[in-house]
Amino acid sequence: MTEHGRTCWHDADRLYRPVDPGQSFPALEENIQAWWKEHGIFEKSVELRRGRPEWVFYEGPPTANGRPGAHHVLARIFKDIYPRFRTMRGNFVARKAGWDCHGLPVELEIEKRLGLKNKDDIEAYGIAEFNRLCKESVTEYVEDWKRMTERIAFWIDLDDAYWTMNDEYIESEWWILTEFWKQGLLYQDYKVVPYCPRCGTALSSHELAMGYKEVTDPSIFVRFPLVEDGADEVTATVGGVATAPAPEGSSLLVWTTTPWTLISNVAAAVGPKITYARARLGDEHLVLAAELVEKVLGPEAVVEQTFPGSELVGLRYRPPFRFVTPDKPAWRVVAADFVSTEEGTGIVHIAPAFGADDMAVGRANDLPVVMPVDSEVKFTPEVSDYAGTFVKDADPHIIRDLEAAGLLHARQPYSHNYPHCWRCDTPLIYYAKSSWYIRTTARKADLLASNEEVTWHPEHIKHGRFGDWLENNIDWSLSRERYWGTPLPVWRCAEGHDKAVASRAELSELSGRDVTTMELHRPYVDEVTFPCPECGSEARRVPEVIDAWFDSGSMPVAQWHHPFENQETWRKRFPADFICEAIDQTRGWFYSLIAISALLYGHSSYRNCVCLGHILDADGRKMSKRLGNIVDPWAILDKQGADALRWYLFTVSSPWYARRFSADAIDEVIRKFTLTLWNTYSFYVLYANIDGFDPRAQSIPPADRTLLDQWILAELHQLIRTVTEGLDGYDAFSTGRAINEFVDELSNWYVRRSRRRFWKSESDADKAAAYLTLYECLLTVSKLLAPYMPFTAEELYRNLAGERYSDCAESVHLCDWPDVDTALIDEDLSFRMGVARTVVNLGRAARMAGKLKVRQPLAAALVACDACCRAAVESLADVVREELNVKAIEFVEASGDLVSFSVKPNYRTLGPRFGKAMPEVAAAVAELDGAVVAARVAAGEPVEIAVAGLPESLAPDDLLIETRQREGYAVEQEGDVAVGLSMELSPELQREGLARELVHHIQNTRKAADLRIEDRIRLTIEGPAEVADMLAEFGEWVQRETLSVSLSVNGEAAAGSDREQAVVTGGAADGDPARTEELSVNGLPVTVTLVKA
RNA sequence: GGGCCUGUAGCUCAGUUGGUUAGAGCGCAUCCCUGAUAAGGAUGAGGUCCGUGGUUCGACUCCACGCAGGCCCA
Repeated sequence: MTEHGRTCWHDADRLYRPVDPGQSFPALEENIQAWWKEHGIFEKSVELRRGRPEWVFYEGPPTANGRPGAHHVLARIFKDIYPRFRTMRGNFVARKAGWDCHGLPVELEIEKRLGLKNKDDIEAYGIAEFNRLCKESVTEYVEDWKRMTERIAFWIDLDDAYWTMNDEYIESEWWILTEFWKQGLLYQDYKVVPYCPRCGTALSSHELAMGYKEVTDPSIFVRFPLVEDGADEVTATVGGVATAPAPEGSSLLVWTTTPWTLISNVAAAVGPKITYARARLGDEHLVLAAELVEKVLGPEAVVEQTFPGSELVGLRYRPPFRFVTPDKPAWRVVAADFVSTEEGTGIVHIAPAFGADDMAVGRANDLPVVMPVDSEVKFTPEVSDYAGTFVKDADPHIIRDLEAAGLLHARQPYSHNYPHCWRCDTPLIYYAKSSWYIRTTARKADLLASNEEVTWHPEHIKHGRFGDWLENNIDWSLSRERYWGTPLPVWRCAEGHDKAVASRAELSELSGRDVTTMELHRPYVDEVTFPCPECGSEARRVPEVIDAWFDSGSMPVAQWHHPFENQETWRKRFPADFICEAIDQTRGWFYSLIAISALLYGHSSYRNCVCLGHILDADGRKMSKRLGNIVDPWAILDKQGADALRWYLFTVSSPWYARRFSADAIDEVIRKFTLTLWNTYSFYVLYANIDGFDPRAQSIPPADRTLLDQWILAELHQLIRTVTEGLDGYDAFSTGRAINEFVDELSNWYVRRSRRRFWKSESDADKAAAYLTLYECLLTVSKLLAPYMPFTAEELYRNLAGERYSDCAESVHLCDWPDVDTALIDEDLSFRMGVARTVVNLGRAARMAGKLKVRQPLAAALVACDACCRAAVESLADVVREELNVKAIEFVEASGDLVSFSVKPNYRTLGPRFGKAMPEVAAAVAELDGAVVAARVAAGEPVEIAVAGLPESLAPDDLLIETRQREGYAVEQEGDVAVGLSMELSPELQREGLARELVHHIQNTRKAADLRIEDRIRLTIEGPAEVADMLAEFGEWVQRETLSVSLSVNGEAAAGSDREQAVVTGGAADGDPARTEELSVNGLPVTVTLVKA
């Protein structure tokens, strides 16, 4: 025994580090971060599993030319949690980082910085220096990214990152492209792009979106006279403007907002399913969509005939202009699905060089491409009448000439949203440019098959967004006429022979100079030439660089410099088990990865893809640099901490959907989860230190512990199972919520219910069982929590085990994932505890309703419920009794005084049986006597009713019994359980209530006197006779509860107190602090004085 | 304009194969508890489950068409 009457478990060396209930979490995290670094914990966690089965993670490379925002944190923590989990499960999970380096955004930033306006400026400035600056800017924010990555504990090897701009990386891409080239998958063709005539450059879709403006353009309705089959009139005349149609013929009526493109017209498109009409207006016949006749031609027009668009297909017409001789048959009607009748005439003029739809129609119908426009978007000399004129400036002349030729039916100004150059505000022109493509459409079956190999999270992406995208696959537009990118490795000679080069070695061999150490960027590669292997004339590299998406999609191969190096590593790390990005990557990285690997190997490069929704700002808008609504992660990391941010993002809502971000909600996370866990942990440490408890010194099998212990252990192991299975299925969300729920149960039920076991004086087996149980729960939770909240988990683990035991891993992240002990899972016990908690909640509510203080003991709680629940409550009667502070629990019969019953039909079972007669059944059931039915149902007997005059028998399952409270009782009910409290207070109960009230006040006084929990006191009480009487009976109990070594009541030493010490009343001895409080206890004036013993 | 996703309490979000009285947290109001205490608990108010049709005995749930937002594409 110690001087304080505690069994000695004490061993000063075994004390836990004290836990600060007001711990600053960001500070804690910084400390742990430093400790990890110092001890190389991340590296150890990876190395520990070397040789074990690999679980492969691919990092989708971020672009580091901007500061990371809170939305970047989202993807990075999801990329972190599953590799951590797999590592703890025993897999070797290498974490190679990556950086995306190339692309137009990088160039634009440098252009802006240098004040360059267009490509001519860049070339005048010098490509070498320009690219050098691009390269520099790529690394500009890498430090910021590293800092953020480390701070949020995204464990990835940043020192071994792949960089898409490295020569080795580029060389691997050259190899891939040459493989495609060999398969005939790489080709050059025309593509229509938005083009700024002033800047002389095409714009990306991103830039396009920045410059839409409402403008008014001239729109015109033009006649295309139809010609008879066999007439050679169509091609007979070359050059100049056509003539008006013969009066007896019909004309297609065509509408356009870009008159200048009529010069290049080669076809007219109709919707095959749209109904067209031949309408007479005056003495001319016009063909257009039937439903637009009145709108376009006015009420005087007479419809002569209607027919589907498909009947028009193949008809030939006389084109409005014939400056250029097409190299293929032209000027006929073709079918196109995009034709609509929302505006215009339902007949669309087709100029493949000047519209994406037009180009597609042209390809589908083998139409010629007429391109009489130069790079400054002026008409070429062929177009004699308008040669040298900027196309848009030619519009008025063209309209005038059409009118003169009798081809113009009408004109009207047209307002629409039209893209403008975001830099110089010039209206953009859609313009066919030559471009390189990968023929992905040729391998569509492989793409679709590869998609089948992927498990998508969420599932709908597979055959939804992503599957649809693959189904509607178009060839990959690969080339960019830019500077800062992977150079397309194709060399072309004057004869037009192309040669793809797969490596630096091959290029050295071809060129006869050693280029193996040359930087594989422009302008250096452009300077390398070689004699064409076919004809011997000089071959020069084509000017294009490639799409940066090809860079990132090549990473499964290029990150290893495969096939030039690391063959074995590549083989082991292909494909990835897991990748993760936000949903906008379906057309980005997810696609480029699968496209490249499907074409290369016929397989997907990833097996599981977690596809996250975006984080939106408080107004539901996407976070973007442009909107300026990016949340700075540091504001949160410095104030609330990384774990809180992580937990919030994992558990706030389903990660697949777009979610609004709120810093306030993170405070809630800290309050509801972090602090609850922290308090529980600090509770354990506080008491275990007082008792010097060492879990290693005790061994009590769960079967020998209390029911409450067994219950929380059952919940714990159920939790391990839930979390393990959930994380196996990439569900961090519901598993996180399950942990949250467990911690809440641990804190607000297990610890609360067990509190007395911890702070009682005797160190017996019961106390040890409580300590052991709580210890096991906390230690296991620290492991389950490690992938979610790596810092907090580490702190718990290290104090509870890592720092104490040499046979424990030093870090939680080096631990094995906990195993489920199915023997400890006890669903029956879980159910029973659930019932007991329901009864307790109802009882508490009843107390509230009856205005009875919880400290006032009551004679009995009456519980009305079925046999099953009754057994549950009986088995946990101690818990329920104590929690409700009642002397006894009594059960009442179903027909008892506590409740009445109402009966409802079970729609789920009866609906299918009775169908339309259900309302009648419900009415019949409502007529039944509740008490009688309840008794029969409880006895498992059927109940008879009449439906449509026929007798029907209802099984107990077919009926739902509800209890209703009866007047005059403090009763609460939920479902089929009701609890009533007896409200009569005997003098004994009143005295006990008074005793508990007094203890409550003394405890508050102790606390006010700043006494430690384990401090002993001498207690002096003065008060009326009721108090003295009560103390005669409860004095010893009061002393025990308040750790009083002596008790003096109204000047008399109480029985059981140390007489010598008790003589000292109302004052301090030996300078010990004394505290005197005048209290009102249950309305009685009581003076309490306590002195530290 | 097309495809996919989302729309549930003031806010952030759950809601299993269609089934009875739609839930949680926060916030608000009232109250309780108190040696885990800058915590904890209870109760209450608060819902046209985006709208309109349809299928069904029965729809937040399934279908169609709208509306709004997000993403991607045109």
